[in-house]
Amino acid sequence: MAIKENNKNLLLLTGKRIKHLRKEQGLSLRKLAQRCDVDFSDINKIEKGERNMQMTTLFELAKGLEVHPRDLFDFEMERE
Amino acid sequence: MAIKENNKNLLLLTGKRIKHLRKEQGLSLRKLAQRCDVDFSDINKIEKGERNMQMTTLFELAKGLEVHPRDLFDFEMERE
DNA sequence: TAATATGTAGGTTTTTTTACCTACAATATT
DNA sequence: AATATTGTAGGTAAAAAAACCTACATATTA
Repeated sequence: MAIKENNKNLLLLTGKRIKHLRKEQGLSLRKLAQRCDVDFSDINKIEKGERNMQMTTLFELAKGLEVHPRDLFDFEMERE
Repeated sequence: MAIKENNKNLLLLTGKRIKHLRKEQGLSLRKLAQRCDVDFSDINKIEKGERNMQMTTLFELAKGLEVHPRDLFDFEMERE
């Protein structure tokens, strides 16, 4: 199924949150990639909301950023 | 790559959380499935931690349960 | 200036999820 | 007692992510 517009937006919000946390720690894509089992080029796509990652990938990123998975969803949602 | 033990545990915790929220609202698997674009038999597997779902599936479930995605991660993590 | 690091983008093969369907035993409802 | 609902489990084809790799233009650093 094609990704719904609403979900695309959520992927983007999540990606931005990940990028924010990464920058906050002064990590480059390659540095973060070393900390978690996700390739740097894939993290890039995730941050841009271009990838519909699986749960384990999300968990790996949370681990690399040393945050609770829920912290990756710390954004407000628009009414629908 | 095979799913790491640590991530399996997180999938299980997330699944239990989803089941809790569903039961709280007195929804059956089939009722929840009607509210979000996820098949009831797949929700069953997700709740049991047997499925490494994608982000959009998570978002659909959050929509069906009428909660913020972060609420699906409302559990404590063990030290590692 | 030369070397290094960075974000970005495109591609490939293998593995996995998705999106169904079906069936069944146990429980609840009529 | 008969019917409907529920959780569970197994299987399928098609679509997608995973797990890499390479290249390049632009900073940044030595």
